[in-house]
Amino acid sequence: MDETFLRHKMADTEFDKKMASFFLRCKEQGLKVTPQRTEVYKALLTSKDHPSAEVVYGRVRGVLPNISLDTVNRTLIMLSKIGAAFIVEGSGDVKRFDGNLDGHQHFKCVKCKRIIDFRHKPFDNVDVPEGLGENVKVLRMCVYAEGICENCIAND
Amino acid sequence: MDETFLRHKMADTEFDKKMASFFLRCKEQGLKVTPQRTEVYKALLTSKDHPSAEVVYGRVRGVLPNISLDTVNRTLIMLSKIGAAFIVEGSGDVKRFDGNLDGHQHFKCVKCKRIIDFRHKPFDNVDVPEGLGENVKVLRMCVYAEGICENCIAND
DNA sequence: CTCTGTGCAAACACTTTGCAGCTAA
DNA sequence: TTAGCTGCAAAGTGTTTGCACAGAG
Repeated sequence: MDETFLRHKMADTEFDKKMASFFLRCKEQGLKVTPQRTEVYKALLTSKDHPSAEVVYGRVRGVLPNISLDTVNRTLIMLSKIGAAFIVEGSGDVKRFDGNLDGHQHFKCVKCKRIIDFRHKPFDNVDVPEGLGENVKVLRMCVYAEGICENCIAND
Repeated sequence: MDETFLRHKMADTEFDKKMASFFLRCKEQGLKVTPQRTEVYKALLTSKDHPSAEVVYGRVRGVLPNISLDTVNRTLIMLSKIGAAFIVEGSGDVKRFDGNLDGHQHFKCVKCKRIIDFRHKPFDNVDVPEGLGENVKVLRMCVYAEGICENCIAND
């Protein structure tokens, strides 16, 4: 099996901690912990390729062959609502999800749509500028880059 | 007619300059200057609401009743390709376009999808961090904010 | 005159919704 | 037990494509 899309194996304790905090978050919100939700979240946590719903669906079916794409979709959206994941910003393509909440930024290739993480600490917590926060409630500020990735430059 | 979506009228000379540079850009790329393209670009330039293709379509039909949505779509994408406009970044909704190339940032309401411009000069030209630019060609870097707008907070 | 652009229609991909049966708590 | 969740199917929405005709250069 090709596992190049998997994150470097995180320490088991770290993984367990994330799962536990997910269960807790569900309970707080009155959401049931179902095998489907557990597996979708697990799949997202162990993916480093910012998968679309379709891709998560493919992976989870390895464990739960009867899960439906709708459930995956609903679960991913639920995850972003409760703050356990978020939808990667981008210029109008299919939704891509990210379960990694640690500070990092995204570069997206406009040709192949590949998303590459990068990390520039000063971008981790960009301040909400004066004036904006007065009227609206800012939930997320991020720095986003787009362009052409090395593969696409090579295959040109 | 409700014109609240129109930008504060820009100086005619400024407008003419933008149209002229658009025509020039088309010619450079070997693209024909058609009435449809002219009107789509004009509509985008005078809109301040970051319209979707559908919305631009509605506005242009006031001038060219027979234009098709496809043409509007194709033209908007063409405009972003030649650098006369761009697709507003966001988390997986319909494409929204912006013809204003001057430095500014976007806040998007996750509930009503309204996009609000804001301006924080330090964000205008965020540097491409070391390491990222080495392998990929960065075309655009931007700072993006999302949250809940005042209307949606009020109507909660 | 030639070759690109346009309009139409159909295909497509992705999401969302309604509902009946199922299941975690 | 029961409120909430799932799977299925269908409808909806936005986008893309192929092709014949029209029109800009």
